[in-house]
Amino acid sequence: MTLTTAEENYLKAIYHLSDGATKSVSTNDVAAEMKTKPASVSDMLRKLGDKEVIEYRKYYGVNITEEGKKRALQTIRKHRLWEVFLVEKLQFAWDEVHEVAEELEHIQSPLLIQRLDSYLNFPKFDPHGDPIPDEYGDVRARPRLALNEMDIDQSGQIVAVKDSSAAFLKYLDKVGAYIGARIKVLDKVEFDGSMEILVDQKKTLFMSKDVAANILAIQS
Amino acid sequence: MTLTTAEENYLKAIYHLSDGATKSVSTNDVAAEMKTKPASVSDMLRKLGDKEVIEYRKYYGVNITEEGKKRALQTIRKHRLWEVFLVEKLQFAWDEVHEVAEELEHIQSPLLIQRLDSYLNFPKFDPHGDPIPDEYGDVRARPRLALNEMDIDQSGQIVAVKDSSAAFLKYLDKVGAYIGARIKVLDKVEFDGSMEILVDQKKTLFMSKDVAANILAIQS
DNA sequence: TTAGTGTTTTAGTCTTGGCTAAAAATATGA
DNA sequence: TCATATTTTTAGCCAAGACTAAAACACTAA
Ligand SMILES: [Mn+2]
Ligand SMILES: [Mn+2]
Ligand SMILES: [Mn+2]
Ligand SMILES: [Mn+2]
Repeated sequence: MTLTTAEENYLKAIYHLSDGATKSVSTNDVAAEMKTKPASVSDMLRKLGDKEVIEYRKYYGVNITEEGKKRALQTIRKHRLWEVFLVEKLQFAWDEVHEVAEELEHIQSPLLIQRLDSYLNFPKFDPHGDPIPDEYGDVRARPRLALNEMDIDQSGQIVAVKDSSAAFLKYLDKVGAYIGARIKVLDKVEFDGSMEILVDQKKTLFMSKDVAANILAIQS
Repeated sequence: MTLTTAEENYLKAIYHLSDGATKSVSTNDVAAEMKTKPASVSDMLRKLGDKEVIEYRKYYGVNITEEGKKRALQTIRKHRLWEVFLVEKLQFAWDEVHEVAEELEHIQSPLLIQRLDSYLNFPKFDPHGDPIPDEYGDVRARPRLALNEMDIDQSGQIVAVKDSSAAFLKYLDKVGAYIGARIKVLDKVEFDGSMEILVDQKKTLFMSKDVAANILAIQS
């Protein structure tokens, strides 16, 4: 059973909202994610249910099926491989790739993806540090580590925060640290564990050990 | 004014049928080319007329406008650049690229095409020997020469025939020479101008000067 | 000049993926 | 438990792009 572009986009959204097919997802959440109205979502859920990529019980939200998970991961795989291509080969910036990949991921050609994968040397992560599922849908999660666990001169990228309180996020915003920022450890003070971090190759930032422990990064 | 994928496909078909925007094109011809019904074409012609990419007079066929020609050439440019990418970078065979390029040509991103062009080193011809329009829609036609004008050891590709009589085509068919075949001149007999041609790197073919003079090729 | 023939358009229908407004079901809390 | 609030679905509508059947038009040949 083939999925349309719209169906693929919905399924991908449901997969993400379900935290990797673990929790069930509400109509309203899907509508918010897809920037459509709940009424449109109800319609689409019925179709996806008929195609057996989700399990749909009216009024009780949806759960993605095994088949649906497989399909979603294929689309995600294609999306991320294209992102790697755009950054590595076509010199796109980091934040310019998502929109285009959102279109490219729907091109139907198994051969194309197989060859692209090989051409890119079978990358395991996309430019945002997200793992690229293999052709069977298996994902290798990249270890994330807190900033205070990194050593001097190590580089990486901020991918998440442990403490996501408004106060903390506001602080990060103020000092110019954001999800996706490329960072490098310039110094670590033995005495109190405070750190000096280079952000985006231009801005130097001092932070306490407490702050550093709440910022998660991937190494590069 | 943006065009939908369907509109781009129609416009490209009309451009091709009109021999590069020179002659007018009938509803039936478009229907045949697009493998749809004339009724569907009438509908689409009205839309393309409204968008002023064609001039549409009911019952009298269409002529492509300057704007339409520009749009069609942009789509053709994208199609052919992707074909080059697939063959040169992803090792696609010659005859495997068209379908995929037919999808890729609709990806909307000027930056993407600009970067792809540069990445491929600004190719002037696609894998089928067809010229790639530049970003302003200018086309550099590749010189075609008759086989008997080629020298020993030169390689190329058959792109057309001068004599398109059934008899000649039947003959070509029988000996395994076809539009698109890759050829190499193995020998040329001084005495009568007859030639020995290697077809598709496997089949050797002898032909008279008369025959050779009626086959057009591009060099590679 | 007109009848016939083939081409093209129109009218009406379908599917997909949107929308709004209204109805129905579920959840909450007094 | 029951009234109200929230969520979700249904009903009805729209646009794009297909289709079939029927009507309108253009061209040709008598
Ligand atoms: Mn997408
Ligand atoms: Mn990504
Ligand atoms: Mn196309
Ligand atoms: Mn081509």
